[in-house]
Amino acid sequence: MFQGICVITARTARIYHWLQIAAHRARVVSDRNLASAVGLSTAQVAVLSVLLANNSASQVEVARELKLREAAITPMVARLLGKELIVRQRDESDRRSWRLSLTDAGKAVLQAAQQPFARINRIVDSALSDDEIDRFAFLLAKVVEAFDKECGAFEDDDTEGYEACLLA
Amino acid sequence: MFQGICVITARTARIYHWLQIAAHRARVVSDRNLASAVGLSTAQVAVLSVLLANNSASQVEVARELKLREAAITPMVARLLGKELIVRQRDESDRRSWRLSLTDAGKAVLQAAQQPFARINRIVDSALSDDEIDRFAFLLAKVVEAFDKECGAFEDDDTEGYEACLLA
DNA sequence: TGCATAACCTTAAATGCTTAAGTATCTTCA
DNA sequence: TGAAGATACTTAAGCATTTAAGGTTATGCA
Repeated sequence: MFQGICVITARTARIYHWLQIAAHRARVVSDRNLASAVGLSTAQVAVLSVLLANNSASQVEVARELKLREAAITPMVARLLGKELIVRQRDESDRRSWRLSLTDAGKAVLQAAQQPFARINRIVDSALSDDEIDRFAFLLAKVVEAFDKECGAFEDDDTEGYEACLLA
Repeated sequence: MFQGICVITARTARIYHWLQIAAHRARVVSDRNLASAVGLSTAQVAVLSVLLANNSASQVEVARELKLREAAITPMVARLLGKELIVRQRDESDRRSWRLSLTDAGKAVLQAAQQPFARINRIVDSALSDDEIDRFAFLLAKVVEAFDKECGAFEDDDTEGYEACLLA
């Protein structure tokens, strides 16, 4: 198979593959749980979580904490505004940027999202021992760091400022 | 922070978060490498890899091996047909399904993709020891299994039939 | 034989993300 | 002070993916 053109060890190959599969699975299951509980996606709830944690934030701040490009935030914000889970107003000290904050409905949604999140976490907790979870987190962080370093195109970082409760 | 509504341990929380970040990082770096080398996405090359490994395949088979929904394959196939990297013909023994196979250009692209893939794998290899890679793969598989079991909505499996060279 | 059911593919609508390029508003410093 | 550059956001185009629903073809069983 792959007559002679395969130079790569199967082991590392599997890493990329399984990393994608695991993340995809986790996201789909989380999305389904959240969709039925609160009618939102995991990504949307993640944005709400950032706003709860910071009280308010600009779009750049949200992007940095979720490690996304700013351009991804514009449509997210539009959707959350449409659902009236957040509000925004111009930052008077910098008229380029918006101050985003939660509405009461937004806070209520976050509350209601606790149960689905607990379920997701329970899946991980039941699959892995405490020790394995530690090691897993360590390995994931190492991989993230390696990719960040390799391709310097992720300017952001300063990761530890924000202590996400759930996933954001 | 999270005044009283946070019941979840920070540890498991971080797992979901880091899993998503790590997978996202890896995918973006891989996509960039492949885009500049062969003008394709990792997902597209993954489909080509499946066809190389199996000589030909139906869309369902591709979906199963990549653990995607069949509906995701239709537009992928359209793009690859458009680039003339694959061809398809009706399976005469089952007129519902297509037999997909690589063109010479498709095979050439896979060859040219070896170098970018080697680079991705080198990033992982340099970040993690052999032992850590083993453990990481083991933990990822455990997490995948846990999510599959929890939410039975991933019918597929029978994973070990296909030994992907790179990532598919 | 024929009908119900299942399997393969497609379509439609939605979401979420990327890059690349553009607009508007600061900031800096010569 | 005023132009060059940086920063915050938006827009456009494209890709990848999910559900949900539908068409066509096989299969199995009464």
